[in-house]
Amino acid sequence: MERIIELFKERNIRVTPQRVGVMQTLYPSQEHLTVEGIHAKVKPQFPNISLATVYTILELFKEKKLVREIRVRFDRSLYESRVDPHHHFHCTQCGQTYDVDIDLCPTLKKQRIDGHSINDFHGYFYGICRSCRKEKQC
Amino acid sequence: MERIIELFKERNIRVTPQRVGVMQTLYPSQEHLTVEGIHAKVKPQFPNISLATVYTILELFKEKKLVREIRVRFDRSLYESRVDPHHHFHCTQCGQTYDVDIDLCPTLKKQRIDGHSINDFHGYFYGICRSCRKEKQC
DNA sequence: AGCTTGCACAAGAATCATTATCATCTAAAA
DNA sequence: TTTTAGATGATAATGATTCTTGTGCAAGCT
Ligand SMILES: [Mn+2]
Ligand SMILES: [Mn+2]
Ligand SMILES: [Zn+2]
Ligand SMILES: [Zn+2]
Repeated sequence: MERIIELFKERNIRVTPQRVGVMQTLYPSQEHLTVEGIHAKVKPQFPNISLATVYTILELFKEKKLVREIRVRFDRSLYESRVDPHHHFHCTQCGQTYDVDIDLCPTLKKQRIDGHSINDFHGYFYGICRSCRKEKQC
Repeated sequence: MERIIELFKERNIRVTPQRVGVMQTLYPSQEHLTVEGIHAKVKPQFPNISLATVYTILELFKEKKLVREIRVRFDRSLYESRVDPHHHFHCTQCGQTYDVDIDLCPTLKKQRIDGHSINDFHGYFYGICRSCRKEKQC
């Protein structure tokens, strides 16, 4: 709570209860949430909060580098508060998304590929997660 | 044309003019096209072809591994006929998408990461493409 | 304290990519 | 040629995301 207000002030984000509420659903957890999911999580605290407001707030947070939008799923975006570079694994069975903290070595160090200048790189892995694999073995 | 019919027969895909038309927009070029783009390209040959038909055909081709759907852009899918593993660079200035034929070495060889079993991996690079960079220098 | 101005928010409408429905048509097997 | 499962086109529906607008609050000024 204190930390969140601090983060806002550092970035000149006006502190409002809704913004704090949205940030609390993502920070400091490592969850990857849909907009619907975030909305559902703040609903108890703000019964009237609009879905459009959640979208607007997330857009602001994205610009201010407080959250990251990932598109590991084809159908909708996920949001997370981890903004340091890392990759993602998406289980095609249960739909769960996991962080992948691997250094995909040769590429990240380069600034250029085929003459294109790289600002960002994101690796998406797809497969069956460890939890789903365990269930199968029974 | 002959090659395309051959590809269809190999995979038990019923040969229809519309399917051949859609495949011709992607094969053997290396383009990355939106559904709208594919629809526009086949329109002259099939003035009545429905956008829904293009979606249906692409879905079939995807299942049969004739095309690949990529989601390097957040707003819509792109389709290509290159189905061998490779990655993509997306220019955030002009929106163009390029192939990236780099082996992201350590990860692809592994079958597992953190206990998850990997079936697929895709790297997305974002930045300014060589063509846009040239324009800036003037 | 009252006034002004600019955001922030909620509610709902609008947009736009993608899917689903369904009646009609057709490729290809017999 | 006949038959029939499957393909197509027209259209509606869905669902995520964005836009619009009226209201309300908050900080700065008089
Ligand atoms: Mn993550
Ligand atoms: Mn490609
Ligand atoms: Zn799983
Ligand atoms: Zn470019």
